[in-house]
Amino acid sequence: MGTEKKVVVRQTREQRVGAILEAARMNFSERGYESATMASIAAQAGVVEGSVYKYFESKRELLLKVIETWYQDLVEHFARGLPGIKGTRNRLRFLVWQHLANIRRDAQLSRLMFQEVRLKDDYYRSPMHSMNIRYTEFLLDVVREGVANGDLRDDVAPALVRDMVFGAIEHHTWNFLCGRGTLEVDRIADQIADIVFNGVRVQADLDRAVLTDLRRETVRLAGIARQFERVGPRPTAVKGRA
Amino acid sequence: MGTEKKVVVRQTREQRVGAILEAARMNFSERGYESATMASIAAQAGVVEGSVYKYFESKRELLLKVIETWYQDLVEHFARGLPGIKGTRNRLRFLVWQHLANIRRDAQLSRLMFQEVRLKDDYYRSPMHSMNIRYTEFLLDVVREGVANGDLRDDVAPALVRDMVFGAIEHHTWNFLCGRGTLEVDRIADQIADIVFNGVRVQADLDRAVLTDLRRETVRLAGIARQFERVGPRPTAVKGRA
DNA sequence: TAAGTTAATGAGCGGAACTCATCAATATTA
DNA sequence: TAATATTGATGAGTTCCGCTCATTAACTTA
Repeated sequence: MGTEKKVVVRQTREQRVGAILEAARMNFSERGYESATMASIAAQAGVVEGSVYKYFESKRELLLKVIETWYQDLVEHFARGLPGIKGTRNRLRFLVWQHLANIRRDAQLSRLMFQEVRLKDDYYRSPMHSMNIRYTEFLLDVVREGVANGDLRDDVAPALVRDMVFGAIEHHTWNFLCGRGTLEVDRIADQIADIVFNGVRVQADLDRAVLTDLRRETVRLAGIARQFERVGPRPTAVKGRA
Repeated sequence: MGTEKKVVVRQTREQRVGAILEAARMNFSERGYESATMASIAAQAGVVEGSVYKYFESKRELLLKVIETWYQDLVEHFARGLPGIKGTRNRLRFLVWQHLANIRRDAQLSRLMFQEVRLKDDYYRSPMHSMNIRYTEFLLDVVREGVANGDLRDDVAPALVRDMVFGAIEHHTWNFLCGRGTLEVDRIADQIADIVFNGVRVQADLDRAVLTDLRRETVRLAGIARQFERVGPRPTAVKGRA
């Protein structure tokens, strides 16, 4: 029954910061930003509430750090396979697919990003904003390339194409992120890339090729036909002879 | 200084509810949901804080009622001009245009809708969800019509087209809703409708007509050429004769 | 070993959503 | 008209949670 002496083990700054970030990530992911409390994050990290404020200025800064740590990697690895992919359509599809795959893999963090970070006032002042610009720049570049090499029309703003792609993806994935239903990455990637590409491409590459062939063939045949028109059996439908 | 007797004027339920909703709308619009306080809403409505809870269960319910009151009208009037517009492309453009125009007109309430209502867990249980389904159903119908009458491809999910349109619009308008820059309703409506329509329409009506003509002509000429191949001057490139 | 540094504590503050016992203006009834 | 019921209105709490800070004690350095 003696007074228990609590031995406090002091740890390095890095260890504590790591433990707190980890606990914060779990709490925010599972309960959402509002419902998560600093007390429970602190408890899970094995420190007392006040200690958290030694390393992070506020609950919000803690959230931003959690997201930032995750998003950093995401941005760096996004579009890593892009250089190996040729053709505007394929490159476009790849970026759409990868973004969808990222969202499915890190569903809870993606949800926090969309819901708690991107829509708030301090987003534009946070590092997330510039990272997001880098993230979306890949797609912007693919579109600009497509315009430059004649695959895509030059009368659409690349930024609007970007808004369409990312807007469509976020809208579509929201149900999944709320735990309602699944996310068919491949099928949806195909469809979105398909619609967008068709929407902004220079019209009818395939048809044009067929058209060119047909024109060439017609000219050839017409030449042959002309040679024989004077000597052969009179064609039934030829009119206007001089 | 005698004790001032405060005369409390009692009002009807409807008057109070109206005043509180009005005050809430202003507070939420100007300061955002978080920053607005029940105390300031109550003060502006001319009641004490506790009274607000006589008419509304919680701050959140008050927000939902504010948005609901506004959104109700919006849904009812949305697509009012649609029956007078013919052609899938025009009908699509009209809906895009009107949605953009709605957002520009009621910027602050739209922002609340996107930021505080649609992304929260209780959205699906709120009347807003079913109203939103009605709102977006118009576009879904236009797409289904377009598929039915052969304007649009039948291999794209109408729901995905809906996600693209509304996702693109929300993404694009967010800067404007945050007070950064303007919103060019007409130009953006044209571009979005254009991209989406091209993205999902049945390919190239004009080209197909030209193609059909060329095919027919080629077949005719080929027939003529064949008739003369045996008797005329031997073509230079003909091989494989038996 | 003394002094300094800083990790860690936990009691407490402030603000905001929300509750509730009470009052009193109006409506109803005897 | 007087007694009673109803309900609009009050404002002083309560609770919860983010955040602060004076204090303690585990390490480091001289």
